Order: sequence, then C-alpha cells, then structure tokens
Amino acid sequence: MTQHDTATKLLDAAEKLFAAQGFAETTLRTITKQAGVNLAAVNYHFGSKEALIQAVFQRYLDPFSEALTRQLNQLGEHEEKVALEWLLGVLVALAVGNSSKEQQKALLFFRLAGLAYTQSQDHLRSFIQERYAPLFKRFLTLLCNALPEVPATELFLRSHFALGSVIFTLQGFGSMQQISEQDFGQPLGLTQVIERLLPFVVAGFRAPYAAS
Amino acid sequence: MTQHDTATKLLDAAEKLFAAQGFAETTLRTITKQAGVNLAAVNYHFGSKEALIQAVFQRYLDPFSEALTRQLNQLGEHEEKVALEWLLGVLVALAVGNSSKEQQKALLFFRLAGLAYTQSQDHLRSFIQERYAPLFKRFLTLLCNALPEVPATELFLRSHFALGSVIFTLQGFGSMQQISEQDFGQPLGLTQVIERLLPFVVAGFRAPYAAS
DNA sequence: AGAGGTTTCAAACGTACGTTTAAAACAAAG
DNA sequence: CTTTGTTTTAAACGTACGTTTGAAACCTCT
Repeated sequence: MTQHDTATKLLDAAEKLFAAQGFAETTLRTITKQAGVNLAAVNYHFGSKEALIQAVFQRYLDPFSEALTRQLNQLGEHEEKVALEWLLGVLVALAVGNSSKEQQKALLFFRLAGLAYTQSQDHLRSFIQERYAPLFKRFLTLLCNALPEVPATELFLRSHFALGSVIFTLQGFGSMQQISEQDFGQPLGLTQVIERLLPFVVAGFRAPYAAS
Repeated sequence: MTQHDTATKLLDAAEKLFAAQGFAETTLRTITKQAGVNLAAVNYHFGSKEALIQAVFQRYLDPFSEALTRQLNQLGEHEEKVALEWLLGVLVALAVGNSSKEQQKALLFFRLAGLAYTQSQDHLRSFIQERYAPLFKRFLTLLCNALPEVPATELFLRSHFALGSVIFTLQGFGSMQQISEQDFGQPLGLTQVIERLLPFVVAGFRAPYAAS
C-alpha cells in the first residue's frame, strides 16, 4: 500500500519536522534519523535540502491543484453564474477532506503554507508563484463573476485577506486550541473552526464596497 | 536626538535584518556588521541571540501596549457602549501611525509579528503570551460589549481570524504590492490597504452568528 | 594624573551544519 | 557466477555559526 522507498520516507519525515520546527531549524540529520535512512540519502535522492523542501510542497500542491482544476473545468458554461459559497465550499472540501486522517494531513499543510509565506525561502516562493499562479487567477475570475458588484482589484485584496485568516488561524491551530480550551472550556475541532471561519470570510467578501 | 549607543544600533540593525530574512537565517555576524559594532557586542549587551530577539519585540510592543492601555483606561464608564469601529480605529491609529516614517516602522513590525507566529521561537511566543495576554483579554471584553449578539467564544475566534488577515496581508505587503501593480497597474499604499482591510474585518465581526 | 569600572576589540573555541566521497551492499541481467 | 549499474553506508570535509576570552581602549571620578 504505502510505498516505503527511501524518497517517500524522507518526504514523510521532512514534512512532519518542517511543520513542527520550520525549515532552517530542521537539520538533515534529524530528518534522516526520523526516516531511518542514511544521512547522505537526501543529497542522493533530491540533490539538496532546498530541493527536498520544494518536493514536500509539490507533493501537496500538485494533487490539490489538479483536483481544483478538474472541479472548475466541469463547471462548463455555468462559470458565469457560480455562487461565492460554492467556490469556497469547493476549496474547503478539497483542502480539508473528510476523514480525520485527511484532516490531520490538511493541518500539516496549512502549517507548511504559513511557513512558506514567512520564512524567507525565496526559491520556494517563486517556485509556488510560477507553478500555481494561473490557477489562482482563474479562481479570481470566478470570484469576480460571483460578486459582480465588487471590482476586481478589491477582490484581489479580499482574497488575500481571506487567505490570511485561514492560513494564520489553521497554522497555529494547536496553540489556539489550547487557549480556547483553558479560557472557555470548549474543545475545538478543525471542522468547527472551519464552520466558524467560513461565515467570517463570506461576510468579508460581501462587505459593501465604498470607493475611496 | 537618536541615541547611538551600541545597544540601540544593534536593535535597529537586528529588527531590519530579522524582518528581511527571519531569525534563524540572520547571523550575529551580519547584525553586528550592519550595526558597525564588534561581533561580541550582542552577547555583551543582551546575553544571547534569543535575548536580542525578545528585546526587539519588547521595544515595539511595550510602547504600543502602554498606549493602548491608556486609551482604554480613559474610556471610563463608557466602556459598556463602545463601538466596534472605534475599537478597531484605535488599534489602527496606534499600530500604524500617521507619518510615512511611522508607517515604515509599522510595516517592519507586522513582518516581525508574522515571523513570531510562524517561526518556531517558542521562547518568543511564551514571552509575548505572558506579557500581553491580559491586555488582549481586556480588549476582547470590549469587543463583547460592542457586539453583544455574538457569543464570547465566537468573538475569540473572529479576533484571531481578523488578526490573521491583518498580519498575513501586511507582512507580505511588499510582494503583494508588486503583484497588484503588474496585474492591475494600481499602486497600493499602506493606507489604502488598511482602508480596504477595515471593512473586510468589520463585516467579518458582524457576520450573522449561527450556532451549530 | 591615576585608579577603577565599563565597553570594545581581535582572535579563538567548540559545535553543528550541508555536502562529498569512496567503499560496501545490493539488485538485475548475461 | 560474474558483471554492471544502482543504492546505502560510515566517515570525513569545509564552512559557518553562537559564544567566550583576555587584553586593549575608553570613561569617570578623586
């Protein structure tokens, strides 16, 4: 079932450790130890640590990007009259999944995404930018269809605001969970947070637009 | 006017370099070189690199926290009937300032704040948590007063969503500015982005609350 | 001017990193 | 079994890091 070749073991170990500690803070020695392989394996299979980082992201983003493209393609001629809730719902469904195993994977990815934004991995940022920008633009066009009363430049900004809410919230999900539990005695699951996140973002997108 | 003792020079250089490259990626050698002081100065004046990082944040957050506390104190008995817009306006005014020099400083700080959230600087996170959590709680109470129809647990979450939008947007402000300019030909100033950010966040806070 | 405390300095220390190497182990094909 | 190409291994390499050191330079008093 699960491949257990060295490269896969390395990716598994690396994504976990990167998410927990950051890129610069995670050493190849820790990764290879956790993966149970030799130290030299990273350089043999990927070439360098940078290449390993990119490979970790690619393993997440390529399937996601393909699935989203497929969903958007199958809209056909309904592209013009798609609703905001449908668009965001598709994103959530693809990114978060259903099973608790998928959700755990999703949390890991959000953590990684947050890191990618903040840690100064320029190679990674340009890698992602080049590879997935077209899809983002297409999504933005659909957003414009869904909210014709808001200009495109404003929607561009608001999509960044929304992305910020999501990534920021979910990447620090663990610690927020703790605080929430000790302050309000309320256990918070990922599904619950997303259920709260969606109305917030939807309301933000639908905010009345006032030109300045 | 401006102090030019070694410690200040170090803080100035460090905050710039940290913001540009992250904590782990910035070496004491780079910092001391940029500050024009000896390599040993950091350990002499601050004790360690970790302590320097904390000092950078403290220099930002202490004045901000005091100013905010002062503003809230002077509310007196009007605390009960304060408006959401007023609360957020105070935050913006204190955090961003008026002059372009203040705004540049503010952008630097937002970048640092983003780093603090994502880079695994546990010492820094607990330092901030302990030092400024009470003020955050107080602010949350005022939020509850301003939005009595939304339960406290929900407002706790929504304040995190909002914080995410703000920090995420402003910490990557530079690169977003570039994309926006080349895609829409529209130059974006910090003030303009904040003018757009506020309605988004306000709408999010005011989103109709539906219990699950 | 000189004593005492503080700050700076060049140099070095020990450690940990990413990467390389060359030999060993392994796998597949003749 | 031998050969050929691939993968794994232990060890080492070179570099860069944070930190420490002890002497020099600089103050600030009397």
